[in-house]
Amino acid sequence: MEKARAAAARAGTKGVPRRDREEQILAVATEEFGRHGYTGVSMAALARRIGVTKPLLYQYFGSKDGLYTTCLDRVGEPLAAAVRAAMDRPAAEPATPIAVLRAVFTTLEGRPGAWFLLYDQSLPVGSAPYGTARRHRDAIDALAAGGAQDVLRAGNIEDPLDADLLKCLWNTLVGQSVVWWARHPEESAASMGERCARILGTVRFGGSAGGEGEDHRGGGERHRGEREG
Amino acid sequence: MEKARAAAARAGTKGVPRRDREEQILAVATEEFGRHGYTGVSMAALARRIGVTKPLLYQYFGSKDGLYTTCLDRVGEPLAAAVRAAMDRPAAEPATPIAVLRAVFTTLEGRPGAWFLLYDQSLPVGSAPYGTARRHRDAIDALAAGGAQDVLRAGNIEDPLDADLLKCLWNTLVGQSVVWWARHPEESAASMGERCARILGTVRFGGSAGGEGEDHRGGGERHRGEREG
DNA sequence: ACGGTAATATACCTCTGGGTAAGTTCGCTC
DNA sequence: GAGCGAACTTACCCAGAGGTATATTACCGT
Repeated sequence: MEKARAAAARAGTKGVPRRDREEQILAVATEEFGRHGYTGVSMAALARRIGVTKPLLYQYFGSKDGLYTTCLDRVGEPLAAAVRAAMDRPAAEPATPIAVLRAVFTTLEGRPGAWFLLYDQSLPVGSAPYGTARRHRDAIDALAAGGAQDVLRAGNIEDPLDADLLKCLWNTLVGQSVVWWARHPEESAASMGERCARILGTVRFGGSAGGEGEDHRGGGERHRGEREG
Repeated sequence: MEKARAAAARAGTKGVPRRDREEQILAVATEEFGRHGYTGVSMAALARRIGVTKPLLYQYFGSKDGLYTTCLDRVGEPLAAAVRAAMDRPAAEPATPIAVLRAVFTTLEGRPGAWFLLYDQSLPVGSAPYGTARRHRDAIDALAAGGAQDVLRAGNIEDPLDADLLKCLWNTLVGQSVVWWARHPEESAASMGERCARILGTVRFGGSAGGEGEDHRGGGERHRGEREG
C-alpha cells in the first residue's frame, strides 16, 4: 500500500519553512499578476507554477484578494517612498524627472513587472485590491502632480487640466519604461537610468519652443472631483 | 393567457434591424472592453447593458473572441491609416509627433476608450484577439519606430535599443493622452491636440541638453528577435 | 522513540462565465 | 390574413475558477 501511495500522493511537508515559501509565492505571484493581470491569473495555475497546491496559497494568504493585496503593498510602499525621497531634494536643484526615474528603477530591480500591479485594469471595480491599488497610485500621483505643476509653471502654463494631463503622461512614461525593461532583462537599473536620461535629454517635441500659444493661462474649468469609472 | 405572457416573456423581435443592432452592440462592447478589458467583461453583463440577451450576441458575432476581434478591427485599421497619413508628409517638414497625436484624436473622437483594445493585457495569450491586437499594434509600432529613429538620429544617438525604447515610450504617451481624454469627455479632438502641443512644447527633461553623454553610439547589443511573453 | 505541530496534498463544493438548442413573437409579403 | 424569415428569448450544459474540509507526512523538541 505504501508504494502506490508514495508514488501517486506525495503529500506532507517538503521541508520548506513558511517564510521562504511565502517569499517564493509572492515573487512568482507578483510576476504572474504583472504579466497577465488579476483576472488573468488563476490560483490553480499559479500554484502549479510554483510547485505547490491551491490550499497552501489560501492557508498562507487567505484569498486571491489577500495575495494580490500583499503583492501590491510589497511594491507600492517602497515605490512611493523611493519617489518621495527622489523628489525631496535640497531645493537648490529642482528634482529632475530623471532622478525619479532612477529611483523607480532601483526600487524595481529584479521585479520590473511589479509596476503593473498598481495599474491593473482587470481588477474588479470595488474589490479590495482595486482600492489598495488605487491608494498606492494616488500616493504616487500626488507626488507626480507637484512635479508636473512645477514644470508647466516654468513654461508659463497654469491650466490645472494641463498639469493633470502632464502628470498622467509622466506616470505612464515611467510605467512604460519599466515595461520595456521587463522585456530586456539584461539591462540593470543603472543602465536603464542612463538610457532614459539619454533619450529624454534628446527629444524635443514640435521642433522649437511652444506650440501655437505662448503664455497660456487656462482657468475656465473648475476643479472637479476627479473620480474615475 | 396573453397578459401573463406579455408581462413575463417579452420574446420576439423589437423591430431593430440587424445592422443597427450590430452597430449598437459594437459601440457598447468597445466601450466596455476598453474600460474593463477582455476578461473583465462578461457576455451576459454586456448583453444586459445593451438591453438584449446573450444568444443574440453569439448569433451576430459567433463568440466573445469574434466580437472582440470585430471591435478591434473597427478601431485598429482606421488608426493605423490615420497615423500613416499623418506621417506621410511632403518630406519638407518632418512629420511632427503632434500631427500624429492629432490624427489619433480625430480618429478616436467619440470613442476614446477604443484605444485600449489594442493594448489589453488581459487578452489570453495565444487567443485570436491576442493575435489580432498584436497585428494592429505592430502596424502602428512600425510607423512609430521610424519616427523615433529620426528623432534620435537628430541627437546623434544610433543605439537601436534606444530607438525601440523611445518608440514604446511615445506609443504609451499617445495612449495615455487618449486615456485622459476618455476621462474628460468635454474635450474635443481638436482641443486635445492643442493641449498636448502646449504641454509637450514646454517640457524639457534634464534642464538643458543631453544627459551625461553626448554623441552616444551604442552597438554592443545585437538586434534580437523582439518576441514578447 | 514519540507526540505535537507545521507543512503539504486530495477531493470536494459552488458559482460564474462561455456557449448552445429550441422555442416565441414580430413584420412583411403574396 | 396565412405563412415565412428575421429578430429575439428562455432554459440549459459544461468547464474552470475561487474556496474549503479533511487527510497525510515530515520535522523537532523532549
